[in-house]
Amino acid sequence: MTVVKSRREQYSEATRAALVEAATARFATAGYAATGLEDVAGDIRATRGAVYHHFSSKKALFEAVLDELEVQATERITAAYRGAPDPWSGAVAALEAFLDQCCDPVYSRVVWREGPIAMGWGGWHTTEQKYAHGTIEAILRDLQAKGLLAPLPLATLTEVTFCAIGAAGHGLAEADLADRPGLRAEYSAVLGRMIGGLRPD
Amino acid sequence: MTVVKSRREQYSEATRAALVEAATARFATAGYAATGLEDVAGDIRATRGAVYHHFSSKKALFEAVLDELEVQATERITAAYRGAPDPWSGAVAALEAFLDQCCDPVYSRVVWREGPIAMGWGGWHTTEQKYAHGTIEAILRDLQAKGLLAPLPLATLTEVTFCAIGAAGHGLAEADLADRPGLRAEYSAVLGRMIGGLRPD
DNA sequence: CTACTGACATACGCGGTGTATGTGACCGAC
DNA sequence: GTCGGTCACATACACCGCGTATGTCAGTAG
Repeated sequence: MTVVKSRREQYSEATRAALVEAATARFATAGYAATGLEDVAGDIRATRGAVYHHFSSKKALFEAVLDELEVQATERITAAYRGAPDPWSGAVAALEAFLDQCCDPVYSRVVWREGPIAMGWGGWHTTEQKYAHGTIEAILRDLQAKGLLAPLPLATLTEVTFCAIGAAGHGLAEADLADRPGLRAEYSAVLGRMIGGLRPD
Repeated sequence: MTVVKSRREQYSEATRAALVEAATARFATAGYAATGLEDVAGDIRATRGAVYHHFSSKKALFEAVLDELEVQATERITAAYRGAPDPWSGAVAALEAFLDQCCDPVYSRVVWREGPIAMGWGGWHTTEQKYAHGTIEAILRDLQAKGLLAPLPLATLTEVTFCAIGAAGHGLAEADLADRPGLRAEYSAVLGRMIGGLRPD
């Protein structure tokens, strides 16, 4: 199925990938606002022209970065969920996988800190529906269908859960690397208890 | 204690207040990024010079707007808490007061949507420590001291609760005005249940 | 070999922030 | 009351970063 690519296409793809990689690093360290496209292009010894050839805008470049990170993260988290014997322990496993993911400074910073700033809260939230938000909804729907969760409105339930879990994302994004393991355990305890409150009576 | 103000001081104060008011309206409708200082100044038939005389930067103007909104909101919410007979019903009352507050389109939009965008998540969060975040922490500390709350680490507990409650702020900020009462009830149910999960065993 | 397409580089316009400087109204001292 | 100083704003300008229009050259198809 893999189509043979011409040399030009290979070069082009490599350039695009390099831009995404460089942008990821910049956004994760300096942040979205403080990163100029000139910086990103300079990192791979190209110019802003190259950026605008591959991406329609600075925001589009950010979206590419975010997508890349979220696809990988979502894949891991859903794998954790599916690998568990029953839905409840699956939900716990997914939560743990998410918290692990948030200990990655690049993921936590780009997705949870810079995301809403770069794309606006609405745009970011829309994108998240495909990833974290969507994953949570699927899990909660599953639990509810099996009667393991109180019959609360799914959309609102998802929203609150998403933001509560996001607290961990933000919190771990801000913390020093050395403090993260300890913090992670705390978030796990608090979130576990809160989500436990959602079991049917 | 009220010092007599000279006419100039009165004028100046009125101008400043008018700027904050105009900025509040603009930020609440067009958003932070799409609002130019020229627009704000124009609304009160002044120029950007007036803005920069009273505020050191656009961000500083936003902070003034946010402070104004948060001071009023916090006052109402803490009043609701103190007016209740016992800490648990106080916490519930505070939550309800907060949800009411979030149904105000200006509050929800400026504080919860534009805040992190305008000031960066870190700066916004720092400011919030004085208001919503701080209020939550005080309430939780109170509950914990009285043994009404599981002995989880306070800072993390506050952080997660803050973000979970913030979900309502965001959700209501995005929703159509007509849908807000219904949504408000849903958030109340979900949050009530989650926070209920925090009671000691 | 030629004509064309696609991947970039270069150059420019434009909107918006922040800053430096100007101006006129008010205020206190004599 | 007038005069020097100060304060509240207006005006003008510099700068920075995004986006866009245009140019250039290597690679590719026929």
